[in-house]
Amino acid sequence: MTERTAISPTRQEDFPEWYQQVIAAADLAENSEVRGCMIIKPWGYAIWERMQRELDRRIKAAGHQNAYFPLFIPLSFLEKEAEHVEGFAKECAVVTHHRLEAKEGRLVPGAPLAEPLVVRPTSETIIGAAFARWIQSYRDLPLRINQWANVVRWELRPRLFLRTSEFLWQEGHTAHQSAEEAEAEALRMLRLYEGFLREMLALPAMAGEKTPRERFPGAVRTLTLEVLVQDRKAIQAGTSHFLGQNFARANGITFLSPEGHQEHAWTTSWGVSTRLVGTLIMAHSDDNGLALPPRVAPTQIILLPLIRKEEERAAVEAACGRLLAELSEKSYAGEPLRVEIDARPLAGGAKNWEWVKKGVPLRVEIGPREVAAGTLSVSRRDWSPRERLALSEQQFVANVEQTLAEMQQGFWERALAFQKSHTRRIGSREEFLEFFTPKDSENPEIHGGFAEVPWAGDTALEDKIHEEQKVTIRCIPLEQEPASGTCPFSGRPAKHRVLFGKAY
RNA sequence: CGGAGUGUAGCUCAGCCUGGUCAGAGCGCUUGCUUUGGGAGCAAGAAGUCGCAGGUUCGAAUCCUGUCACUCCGACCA
Repeated sequence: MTERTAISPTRQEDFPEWYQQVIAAADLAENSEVRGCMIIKPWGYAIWERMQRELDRRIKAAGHQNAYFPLFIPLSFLEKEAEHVEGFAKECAVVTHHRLEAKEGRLVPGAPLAEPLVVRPTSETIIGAAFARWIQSYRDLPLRINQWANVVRWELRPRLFLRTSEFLWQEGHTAHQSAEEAEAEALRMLRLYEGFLREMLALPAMAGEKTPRERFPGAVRTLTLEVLVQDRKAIQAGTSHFLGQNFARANGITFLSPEGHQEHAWTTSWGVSTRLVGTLIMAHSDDNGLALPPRVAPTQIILLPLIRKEEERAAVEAACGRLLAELSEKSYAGEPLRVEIDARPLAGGAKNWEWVKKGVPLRVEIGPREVAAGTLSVSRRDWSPRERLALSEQQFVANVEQTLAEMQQGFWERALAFQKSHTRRIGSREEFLEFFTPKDSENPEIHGGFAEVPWAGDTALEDKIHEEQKVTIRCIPLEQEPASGTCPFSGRPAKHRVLFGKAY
């Protein structure tokens, strides 16, 4: 039997279209009049705020302070670091004028700027310039700064949340006395992200290092968290860079060491963006719309009063009000429960489906029947939308924390099982080819995943594989067994295992 | 930047080939009644400079020229 799904097409039928439909159905975001720039709607923004709030707490607990740097970066700043220029030049938005003047009924840019300003694609250079002023001595180190900001990278092919010309993010920047300390910091922040993804978003990630081909422009090492989503493509969910002394040299960040030597500081940078919202959608949602792990859900429990006749109203509303009050006393994961009543005069079915599509973990229906029986009809987002459990108010309230914890755990386990079942060890070219080739080339089915391959190749070989197979090395996992086996592409003894995959 | 396509109501689109009862449909919206416990029904209603600018014509959503915008595929993308 095929049940009608709330989202059409389904994931199997057309994943990219499904993704867009989930966003529309859950009312998360929409395209704006400005190409490539999205409008994040209240429900989508609330999810981002949930992430932001928790991440902000963790970053501060790790010893970083928030600050804010300018949106505009002098062109000359960007020119300071050669690789950095090369990496970002093509996607920069540039402000060349100030002042608008009326001409023939139109507004035209008036006064040219002496030096064009680049809208920040990232802030290494302008923060570096500030660091250079702030840091005098080894006593000023380490310096740990974070900022929440928007950045602009002029994208040619935007997709809501995944790749937009403007997006929101957090970027951390630190400076240290030694290479070891800076490297440790980069790794520490990657692990912080990893824990955040695991505990809040129920997303298992492969932690690893980028190959030179995929490295951040100007970085010595780039660390990444790669998440496999339901179409078995990999998405970079967080990144952390050890920048060596490259940006310190470019920006003149020096300090006087205890021995009295003038030295360049060692810096790091790291960030996660609104792309996490897209990752969350693609990892957890189903053919009935968005599905939110309880810890990121802006509303965890929605109460749905069912009122057919006016004379029923008082009793139903009283029951809802009482339940709301009781639940508001409770907490989950150290925070008060987030509960709402949807009192809009809509038909019960329509209202119920709306919250299914929005991904709210628990739905509680209360009508005259429940009032009479002294029960609640409870539905879970991780069950079929039509399933309901009749529970007494007491039972529900007493167990609600545990229920949410179970659901959170369930999201994690499902995602982890998915990642594991689509990660394959591969030892030969043939196997590799088979893994990344759909059975039906006319109408390719969802295929592939992470291919774990012994590797001894270089960038040129990686380029070649990318050209032929459209797959790239997503990362060199940090968790490695001692090198063994032969690289199937170069025939040489492997240096390590790498993960290949299709990338977002 | 290359290839293809699309601009008509808030949204999705039909109409264009063959110019003239072509200003249309569905969804959504408003109002009323009936329904509400499984994504309601009926009735009435509001809503469009047919992307924009020229041209051809008695007459243009429709044909011609130009222009702008967007979408998809490629290239590009920490």
